[in-house]
Amino acid sequence: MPSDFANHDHAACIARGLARAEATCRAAGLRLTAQRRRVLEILLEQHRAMGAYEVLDHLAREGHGAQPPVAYRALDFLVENGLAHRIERLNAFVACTHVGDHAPVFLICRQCGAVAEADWQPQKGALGRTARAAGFRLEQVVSEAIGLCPACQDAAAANREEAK
Amino acid sequence: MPSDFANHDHAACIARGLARAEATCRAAGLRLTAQRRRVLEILLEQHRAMGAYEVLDHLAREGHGAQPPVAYRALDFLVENGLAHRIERLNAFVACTHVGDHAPVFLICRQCGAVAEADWQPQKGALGRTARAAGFRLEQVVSEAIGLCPACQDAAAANREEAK
DNA sequence: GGTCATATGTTACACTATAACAAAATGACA
DNA sequence: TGTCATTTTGTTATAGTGTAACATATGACC
Repeated sequence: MPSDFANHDHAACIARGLARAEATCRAAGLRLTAQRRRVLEILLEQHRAMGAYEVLDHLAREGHGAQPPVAYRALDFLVENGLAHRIERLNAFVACTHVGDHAPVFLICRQCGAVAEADWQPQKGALGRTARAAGFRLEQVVSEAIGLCPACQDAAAANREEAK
Repeated sequence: MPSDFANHDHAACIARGLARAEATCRAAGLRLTAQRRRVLEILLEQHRAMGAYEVLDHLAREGHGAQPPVAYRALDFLVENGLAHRIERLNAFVACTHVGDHAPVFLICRQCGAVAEADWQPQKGALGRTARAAGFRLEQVVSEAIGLCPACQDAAAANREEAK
C-alpha cells in the first residue's frame, strides 16, 4: 500500500531512495554498510511504517544478526542521518521521501495505517511565532496527524451507502 | 520547574486545573473518581511530563493500587477526555493547560525536560493546505518540538562566557 | 602489518504497556 | 430499599519496545 496515498512506480521509488542515501553518505563521509543499506531497502520496499522488530524479522530471515540491537542500530543510523524518520505515535519507522533538513508531518490513516510524509516550514507560521513568543529556540519539529486517507474515506462512504 | 517557562502561582494553577476538570466531567457526565482526580493532581503538582510508572510510584506510596493498569487507566481517562496529553516522544503525560478541543504543540526542552504546551490551528495554515491537497481528512494533530527553553539558553550562554 | 576507530554479534535486562478476569463500587430504577 | 446492570478498581501475568555492556570483527590509515 503506497503511503503517499497514490500509485507510483515503486521499483523506481526504491532505487531513487537508495541512490539518494548513497549520495548523502558519500558526501558526508558516512558508511552505508550492507546492513544499513538493507534496512533502508526494507523500509523502502514496504513503503509503510514498520516496527523495529518487524524489520528485525526480515533481517533474521536473510541471515543477518537477529538480536534487537541490530535493527535499532541500523534504524538509529538512518534516522540520525535523515534517511528515515521515527513515528513516535506508532513506535515505528519509515524511509524518508524528502531531501535534506525539513520538519516532517506524518499523515497517518487511522483505518489502514498508511503513512504519508509531507514537509512544511514551522518557523514561518503560527507555530514559529508561538515558540518565539515563549522564548523557546526551536531546533526540530515533528507533527503527527491522525485522520482518514482518501481510500478509507471512499470505503467509509461506500459502506454508508450500502447500509441504506 | 514550571513547564510554561515562566513563574506563576502554582497553587492557584493546580486548583484551577482541578476545578476545570470537575466542571468538564460534570458537564459531560463523566466520573472523576478519587483515583483519576489524584492522578490529575499529581500531574498538575509536578507540572512536567511524567512517565506512567512515575505516577504509579506516587499512587503506590499513598496506598492506592500499585499495579501498572491503575496508572494507565487513570491516564487514559484523562487523555481521552482532554484533561491531559500524552507526549509520544517522551512516553510521558502532562496535565492539559488549555480548554476544549485543540491541536497541542509541545515545546520540549532537550536540556532540562521542561514541557510547555501551546495550541494552534493547523487547519488554517500550511499543514491544513497540505493535507487537503493530499485528500487526507485531518482529525487530530499533535506536534512535538525539541529545542531549548529560555532558562537553558541563558545557562548555555553563561557557560560559554565562563569558558573564555 | 600494526593501530585505531567504527561497526557488528550477543547476552542479558530495563522500561513501557496491555490482556484477562475477579471483586467492589456506583447508579438506575422498580 | 433491594436488585440489576454498568462501570471502576484490584491483581496476575505477559507482551512489546528499547538499551547497556562487552566481545569480536571489519575497515581506514599510517
